[in-house]
Amino acid sequence: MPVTNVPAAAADAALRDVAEAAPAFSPLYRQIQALLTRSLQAGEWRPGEAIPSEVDLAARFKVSQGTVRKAIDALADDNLLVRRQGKGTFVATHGEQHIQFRFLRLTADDGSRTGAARRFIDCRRVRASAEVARALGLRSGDMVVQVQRLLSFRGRPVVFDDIWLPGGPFKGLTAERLSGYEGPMYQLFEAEFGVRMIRAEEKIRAVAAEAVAARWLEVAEGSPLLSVERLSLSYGERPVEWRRGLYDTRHHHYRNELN
Amino acid sequence: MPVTNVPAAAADAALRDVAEAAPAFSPLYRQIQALLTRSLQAGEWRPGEAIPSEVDLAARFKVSQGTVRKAIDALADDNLLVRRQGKGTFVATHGEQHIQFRFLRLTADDGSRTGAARRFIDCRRVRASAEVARALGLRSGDMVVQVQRLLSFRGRPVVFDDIWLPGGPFKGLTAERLSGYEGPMYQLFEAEFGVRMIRAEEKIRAVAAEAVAARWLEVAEGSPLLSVERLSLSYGERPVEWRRGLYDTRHHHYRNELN
DNA sequence: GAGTGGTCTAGACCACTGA
DNA sequence: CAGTGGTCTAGACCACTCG
Repeated sequence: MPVTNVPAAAADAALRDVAEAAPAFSPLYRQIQALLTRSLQAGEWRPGEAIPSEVDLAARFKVSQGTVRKAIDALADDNLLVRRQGKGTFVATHGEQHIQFRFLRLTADDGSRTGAARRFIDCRRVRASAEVARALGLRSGDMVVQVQRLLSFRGRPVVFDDIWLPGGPFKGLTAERLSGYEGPMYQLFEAEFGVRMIRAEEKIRAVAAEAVAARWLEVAEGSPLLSVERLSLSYGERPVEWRRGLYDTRHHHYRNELN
Repeated sequence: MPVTNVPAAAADAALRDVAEAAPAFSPLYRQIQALLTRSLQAGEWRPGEAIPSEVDLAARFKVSQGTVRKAIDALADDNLLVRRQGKGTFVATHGEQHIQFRFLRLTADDGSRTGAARRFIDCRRVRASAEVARALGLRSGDMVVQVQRLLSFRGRPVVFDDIWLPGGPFKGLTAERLSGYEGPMYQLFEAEFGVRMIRAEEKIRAVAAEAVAARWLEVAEGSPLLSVERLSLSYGERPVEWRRGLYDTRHHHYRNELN
């Protein structure tokens, strides 16, 4: 669909003509937002790079700067882009500090959020169980990468994560590459595998510690643990990660804001 | 501070002259946003009522409609106002359906979110413990209203809430008024006590059920329960509610979105 | 049809960054 | 200094609601 704007009535008629009834009409800045999203998804600009200036984009799309601006505003609100006055607009990265804790909501009871020590326990290719396959939109038995890891704060284990990733996009992921990487895991994913996590949905429960988790977290079997299931989605709502984290919340808590 | 816009350098100088150094400079639309917020807080327009049109407000503040628009956009993003095309802009209410579940993140595992049955167990005026006083910004021993209630889904108790409210604003709150009210509790608060919850912060943990909660939730003592502590804030970040909810998460979960 | 919010434009000027 | 994003304006027209 070209970037054009016509009165809704005319647009409706045109759309009916091509038998495309669903969206009916969307404002110019939405169309441009969609085009920019597609460019991001296609990797036209790498994470951390600057996209063209508002003036350039306005010229490219043949609209006013204000319209481009509104499209970029929307993408910045969605954390896909980051604006920096005087410098430009950049493709967001999972390496930036201010989004470091966007996905890890764990906080110490004293408020400190010191960096966690990571330890990768396991990383192997397995066949997806029915549950994992359903979550990731795969078929039972498809290859997935299973990662197990432990997060520790001040020397004490606090989080035991069980992570499943679709085998296709994550071909070549090994424990060595995970352990050898300095930054956040999601940064490795976007830099090395071209998979960017856009948003996630979490389901949180209280459960009793089973034997394996109890051993890793050094708690008694049956102790209450926070179970955090996460489904991470990439562009176009494509599921690209499913994980279950077990948190020892005796000295930490999951922080949430209701706005 | 009047609604005026001057170059930043001049504004800085003016502000220094009156020894007000903190904010230094804020754009016009921020100033208007602040003025509108103050009007909302003062109750110039009641919840559910329409505020003046953009054109009227532009005339009142002597700015362009676009500037008023940006201020209203920000307030709508914060859920303080609701825009309705063709009708006007309205003061947001806790009675509206689409924000019914903004504060209750509990969802049944099958996805259904049928309305809960409420049962008010207790409502009495007590003296604030040190913990409650600290959370609400009161002094130990100040009067607070303590409410205990049970939420049930399909006849099964799922949530046991312990709620503390500052005694001043909530003078006259009784179990009868709570039980007799049809809509959401927060709607009662805003309609009858002029206290509107703007946002909240939650701390989530897994805990073992103690005797009292175990009895109300009909689970075994020691069972894992989700502990959800909530501090609700009104205009100007003023704390107006502190509660601890204990959730039985065997068939329900706390749903969260990371964006 | 009058009145509301929603989109789009064109242009001016300001604030910030970095060469 | 040039180039970027950020603010503000004035005006046009569209979409929606309701009498």
